[in-house]
Amino acid sequence: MDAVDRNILAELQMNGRISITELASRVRLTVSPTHRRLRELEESGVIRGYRAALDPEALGLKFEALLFITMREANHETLVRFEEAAAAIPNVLEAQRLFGEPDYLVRVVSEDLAAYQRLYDEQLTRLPGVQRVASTLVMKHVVRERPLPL
Amino acid sequence: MDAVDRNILAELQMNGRISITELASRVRLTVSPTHRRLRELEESGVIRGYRAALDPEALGLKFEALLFITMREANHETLVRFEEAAAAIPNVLEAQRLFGEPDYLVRVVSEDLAAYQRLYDEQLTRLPGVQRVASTLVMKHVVRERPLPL
DNA sequence: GCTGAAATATTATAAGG
DNA sequence: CCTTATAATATTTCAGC
Repeated sequence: MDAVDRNILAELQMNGRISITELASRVRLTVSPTHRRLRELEESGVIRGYRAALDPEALGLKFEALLFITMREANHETLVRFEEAAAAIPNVLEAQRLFGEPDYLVRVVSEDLAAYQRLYDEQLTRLPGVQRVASTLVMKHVVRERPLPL
Repeated sequence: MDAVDRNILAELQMNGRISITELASRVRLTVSPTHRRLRELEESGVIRGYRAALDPEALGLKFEALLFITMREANHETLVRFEEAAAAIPNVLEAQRLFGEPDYLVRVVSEDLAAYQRLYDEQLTRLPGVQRVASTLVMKHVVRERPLPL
């Protein structure tokens, strides 16, 4: 992992679909070493994959909410059950276990308010082991999909 | 935006760097219409771009924290100043303005506890307009980088 | 809107310093 | 660890249905 590798990673965080030819010219190297470096970054796991970044609004997903979840108990089985149930809901884009309270932060998207209400009543508030759900809507993305600092 | 387009989007959310040839075979179409559809999805803005997904741990970024920020005032100028200052910190990966309290959720990464402490004392707590910062560490990612539900 | 095909460009590998 | 060279693939465009 030298400066060239970091350069490659920076380019691919901005545009993950440029050709190796283009990538090579941006990092000022010929194609073969660029290719070799890229394979090594992929195989070592530094690059976990490539994702198309979609626009949720353009797909009709206009509602984004955050849920702050406090669990009734914090034993292993309760947490595993909750995590599996949360992961099974497609609208759940992200979920993290936190230190302290609340126990979890969960991010969800939905089409509109009506869809969110249904999701909330029928699925989110019924997740197993939950004591309390506090939720808030996202008004605006101030910083989004920022590349990792290298 | 028909079923084939949604299929294309689903594939590219999983692997954003597959060739059009491979993509075409996965969506059971020949190359040229796949190519045309992809271009249209890109040009219409449904696909905002492609990103390499990096492993923060592999890059030595082992600390991830969430900051819940309450502002002293909520007038336009105060908020703009805060948002620009937050966006200028490379460790800030994500920031959102919320309805209600707190006003902002900010996600940051850093190398380790010492680096986080410095970041917190020297930059995060000094963001302009802030009344209160509550922060918590991320223990574990339960759901990460989930594709959007199509 | 799709198919098939042709010209151009890229990828992946190997030989050699 | 790089450069150059080469064969195999892929991209991009277009004529025709």
